[in-house]
Amino acid sequence: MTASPASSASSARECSIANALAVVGERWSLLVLREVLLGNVRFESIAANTGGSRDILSARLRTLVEAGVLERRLYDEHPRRYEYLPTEAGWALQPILLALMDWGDRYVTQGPPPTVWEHSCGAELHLEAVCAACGEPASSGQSRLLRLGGVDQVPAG
Amino acid sequence: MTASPASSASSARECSIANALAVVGERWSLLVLREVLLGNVRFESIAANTGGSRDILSARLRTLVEAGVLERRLYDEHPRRYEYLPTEAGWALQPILLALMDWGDRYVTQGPPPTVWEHSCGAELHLEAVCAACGEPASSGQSRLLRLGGVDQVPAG
DNA sequence: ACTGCTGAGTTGGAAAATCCAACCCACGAC
DNA sequence: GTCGTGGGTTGGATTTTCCAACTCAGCAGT
Repeated sequence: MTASPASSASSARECSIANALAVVGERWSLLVLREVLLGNVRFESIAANTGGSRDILSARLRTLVEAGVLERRLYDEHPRRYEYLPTEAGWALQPILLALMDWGDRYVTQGPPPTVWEHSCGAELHLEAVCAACGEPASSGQSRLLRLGGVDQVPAG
Repeated sequence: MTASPASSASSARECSIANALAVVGERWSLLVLREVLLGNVRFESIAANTGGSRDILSARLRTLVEAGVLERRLYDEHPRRYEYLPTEAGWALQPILLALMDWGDRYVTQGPPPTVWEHSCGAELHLEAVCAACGEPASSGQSRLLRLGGVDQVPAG
């Protein structure tokens, strides 16, 4: 937790990708999020389904709560037991996880996709990233950098 | 490179998110990708713009090349110099980076977004994840798990 | 010929994160 | 009273990461 990618050396870009990774970029963070978003909100099931060591999971859960991505809620008074619920920021990570899954299905996983979602329209869910304004796909070549690290970019050409 | 999140303990879920993270989930990997996709394909500019140590960047570049995400290309014979170009799999990570950026803008970065893209439609680019089949947003509650780790799920209710 | 500069790394040693198994504590059930 | 469960913590070994310094090769200037 000392030097995050975002806050390291001299002239690294100020960048929300790095800032996001400083919060959810550590090992196991996104796997913990996966479980929590699937509804496995208790320590035991998170440990079982991710396969991570209990100590680092404990640490990750703590940092994710501190970062406001999860909320730790007491669900049983007497043997004090807690569960970890996604906050709004936590739910907002779902598209990232689905996009990672899609990419993994396509370029890493051998054989058929191990996990399949059905969209409310009835089809198997595959993500597409579109421009929120016009709805057109935001694929490569369809976008241009306007400003980077607070510095406006000059159009090439 | 020994124990990736994907290949660890006993009963961890078989999952393309974990598989994807085994490839691009290490520290600095996605920041390297960011630079390469921005066109900074040479070691020096990757080091300068990410702020990562040269040794781990060197290691990351090697693993990303081995994973087929980048391609190492000789661009100068005599002082042997190489550059790192994204493969198709590398370009396919762009939506993930943009989604991370959006999330970071919204929930982590203080103040105005440091990086702004313009879509070909003229608007500032903000991503939306939609179902590839019907085009409707794939937000939470709009999808249902069909199969997980090779095991079909029973609909709740 | 000598000096410095650039690009692309490698090396060495310190510091931090991760791994793993084992342990702890509180409770409820048998 | 012993077992099992949930939710962790502790100790010690192993791996990564950090950082600065170094290398090596070619070119540019003087």
